[in-house]
Amino acid sequence: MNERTIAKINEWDKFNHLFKRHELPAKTVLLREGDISKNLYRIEKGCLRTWFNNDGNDITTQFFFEGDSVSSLESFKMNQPSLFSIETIEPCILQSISRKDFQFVMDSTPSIKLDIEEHLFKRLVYCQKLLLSHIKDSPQKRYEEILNQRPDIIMRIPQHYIASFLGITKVHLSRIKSKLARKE
Amino acid sequence: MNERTIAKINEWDKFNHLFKRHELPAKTVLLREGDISKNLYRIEKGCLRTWFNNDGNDITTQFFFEGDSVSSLESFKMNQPSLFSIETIEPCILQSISRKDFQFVMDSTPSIKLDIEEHLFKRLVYCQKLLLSHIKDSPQKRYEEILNQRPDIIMRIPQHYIASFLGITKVHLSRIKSKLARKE
DNA sequence: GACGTTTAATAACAAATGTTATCGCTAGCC
DNA sequence: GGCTAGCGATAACATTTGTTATTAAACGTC
Repeated sequence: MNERTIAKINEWDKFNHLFKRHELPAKTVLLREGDISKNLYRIEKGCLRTWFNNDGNDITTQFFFEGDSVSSLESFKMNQPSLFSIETIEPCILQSISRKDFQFVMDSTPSIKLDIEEHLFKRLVYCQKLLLSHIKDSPQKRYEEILNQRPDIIMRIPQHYIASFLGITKVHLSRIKSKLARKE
Repeated sequence: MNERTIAKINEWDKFNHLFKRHELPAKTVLLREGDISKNLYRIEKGCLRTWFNNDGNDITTQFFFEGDSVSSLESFKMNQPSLFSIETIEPCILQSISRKDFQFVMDSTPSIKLDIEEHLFKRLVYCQKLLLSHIKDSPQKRYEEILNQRPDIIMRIPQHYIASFLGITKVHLSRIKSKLARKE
C-alpha cells in the first residue's frame, strides 16, 4: 500500500524547486518490486497503479490519480526493497522528490511533519477498513462499494486491474457486473 | 485493529503508578462497539479478542496475549466511537491507563513518543500484509501461516473465533484441519 | 483500411466455500 | 451420576468463485 494526497499543497509551495518534472508514456515502471525506493512522486496528470507479482500473474493493490502522491512508503522510509512495483496506467505528468530532500522538508517544517504523521494514521485506519471488508463482505458488495465511493476508478481503470484489486478474477467481475445490470 | 506490545517495558517503569490493576473473569467486555475508548490496557495474564457485530454474528478481528497492549486506537486517539468491542476470552489480569495519563507519558518522554510512532508504522505494514494475504492466499494457506507463525493462537483460542478471524466459517476451518491431518 | 493488441463478455465445467443439520465429546454444575 | 452448554467433526446439499476457451468489440499503428 502507498501514498495518497500527502499534505496540503500550499505548505509545500516553497519547496517546489526540489521537485523534478517528468512526462511519461503509459505502462512506464517507476519502481520495480525488489528495488529500493529513491523518490516520492506527485501526480499532476494521469493515473498509476501499484502491483506485485504472485506466481506469474500480477495483483494490483492500489490506484492513484491527479493530486495524489505515490511511493513505496515502507521502502522509502526504511530504505528496504519495495514489496511492489509502481507503474503508470495512462500517460502521466509527475513531479519527483528525492528521499534526502523529502527528509529535509520534514525536518524543516514541523507542520508538514505533523501532516505526514496524521496521514500515516489515516492510511492505517483505511487499511483496516479494507481488510474488514475483505473478511465480512462479498466481492459483489466490495465492487458496489467502489462503484458508490469512487466511480472514477470504475470509469477510468481497465477492468482486470480492478478485479485483482478486489481479489477476484476478471471473469467473476464480469459476471458481477452483468448480474447488477440485469437487476435494474 | 488494535495494539500489540506498545513499547519496551523498562521505559515505562517510572509510570507504573498511573496504571490500575484489574482481575476479570472470562467473557468480560472492556469496551463496547460504539462507545468511546477511555483506557488502554496492558495484559499481565490471560488473552482477549476484538470483534464487531455483522448482522448478528460476531466477527473476531484480533487476539491479544500476555505482554500485549490493547485498545481501540482510533477511538482512543481520535475520541470517536469504537468500531469494535474488546472482550476477555480467559480470566485476565490487566493494567489500565487513562487517555489523559497516556497523553502525559507521550508528551513527557520523547523516546516513548518515538516508539509509539514506530509502533504505529509497523502496525500499518502488518495490516497491509494481512490484507494482501486475504487477496492472494486461500483460507487454507492463511491458516497454515498462523499455525507456523503463531501456534500459540491455535492452541489457546476456540476454533470458531479463529475461523471468523480467517474470514471463513467454522465448518470450513474444520474441513481444512482434517484435510491437513490426512496429508501427514 | 488491414492488422495486431488490449479489453470485455460469455459458456461449460471444476473447485472452493457456505448452510443446515446431526452427532459426540467434554467441562462445569446440580 | 445425570444434565446442560459449548465446542468440534462430519455429511449432504447449495452457492459462489475459479479455470479455460471462445468470440467480439475497441483501439492504436502502419
